[in-house]
Amino acid sequence: MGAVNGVKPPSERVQRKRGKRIQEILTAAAELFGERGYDAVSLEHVAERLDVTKGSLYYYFSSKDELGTAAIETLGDEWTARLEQLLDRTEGTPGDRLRALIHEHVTIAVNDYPAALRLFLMPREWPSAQRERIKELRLRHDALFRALVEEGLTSGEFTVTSVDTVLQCMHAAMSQAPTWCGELPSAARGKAVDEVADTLMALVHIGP
Amino acid sequence: MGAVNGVKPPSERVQRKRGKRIQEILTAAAELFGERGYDAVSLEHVAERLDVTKGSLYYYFSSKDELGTAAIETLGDEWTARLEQLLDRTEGTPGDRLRALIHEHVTIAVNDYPAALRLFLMPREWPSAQRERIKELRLRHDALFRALVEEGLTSGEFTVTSVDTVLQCMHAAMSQAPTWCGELPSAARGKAVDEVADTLMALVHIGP
DNA sequence: ACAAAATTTGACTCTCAAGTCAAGAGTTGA
DNA sequence: TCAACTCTTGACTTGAGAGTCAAATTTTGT
Repeated sequence: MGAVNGVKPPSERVQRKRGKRIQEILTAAAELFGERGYDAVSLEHVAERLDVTKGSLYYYFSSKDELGTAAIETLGDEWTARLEQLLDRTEGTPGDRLRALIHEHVTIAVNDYPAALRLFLMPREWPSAQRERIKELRLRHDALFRALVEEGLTSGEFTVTSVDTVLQCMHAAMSQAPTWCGELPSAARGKAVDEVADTLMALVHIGP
Repeated sequence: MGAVNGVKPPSERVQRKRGKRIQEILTAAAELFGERGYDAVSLEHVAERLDVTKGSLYYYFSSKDELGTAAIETLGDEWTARLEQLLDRTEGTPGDRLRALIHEHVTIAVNDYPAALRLFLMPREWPSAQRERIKELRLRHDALFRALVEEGLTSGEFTVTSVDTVLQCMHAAMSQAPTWCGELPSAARGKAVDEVADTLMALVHIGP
């Protein structure tokens, strides 16, 4: 126990600095992955956006997959946070709130992370360790929707065959939205997003 | 006009043979692409499945993208044909038939082409010529669903906010289904597919 | 049987991106 | 100031997969 560890840990300040740097990298990577998808983004791209060279990234992350999962986690956190904020400022019945949540989710997907589909819904084979983290991430994200759906079921406002299935379908449609809303002129986009929200509310048997 | 063409065309039999060979290649390629996705399949894989070498494929197709789009077209044809057959043997209201169609589509996706999502729904940048063909393909496929939905609307059985949006959402969910139904033990799979069909029928405001 | 045409081969080039690493530049703390 | 540590660089290796092509093999028509 009392054995002296041969290496001394870096000072706290240095560690904080390192943490910050890592966050910068993760943010840049998350943006790129969200815009273009994991496979389409090379580490050189990420490095370029940060004005450094690829080698630096390997000083912080031991592989692209490791950077990838960590970045996706950052992206997921950011996304979930925005949805939570929305819920905080939205009043009303479960139906009202679910509609708002769907609307916000699609808006984020369309505007900021059009390639999110490829990140979260894909059967891509990650190294198993990192698979777990991504799964958790999706669960946390899912939980927001699930909670509302269950609330609406309890209150009798909603009707569903299977909560799981409804959530899967909802997610699939929402994540897919960028590929058809993205092409629209921005004038039509708002309307398209509204229609998606209205349409998906039908999954819990609420009509517009 | 009467100018003699310097090259003689191959005999009809030879041409038929060539056509057959091309179909063999396209079928093998379509299967692989449907199973694993375009990017994950190399021409060596395709060649291997056919017990030839990559070079042969270039004798028939000038690039991977060309083979790719042609193969996807084959896959789409096959898929559409199966759906049409199903409709031929299914009687009932538009609601009954739409449910059957959804069920069949998901079944095909789950069993045969789990990676179809990556082929049809992806914003991947194909060379523009080939983009058009893929778009047409989707339209034809879409038309089956659209016709039924419109029939149901006319008869007053269905209600929707936007036909387009309903169809997009439906497709997104159906194509996504393999990623969550695929993992299930085959016993549970049938039930899962049923639930997807029931759930998606809600999009046209028909409950189970 | 045989020449011409169709097909297949396998070795080749090219490119791109992942990953490595020794050497250099910048920072820290005594 | 200076030694130790942290970070960055850029040149390097490696591997995979697209695409090329002359030569070999097989098929065809006469």
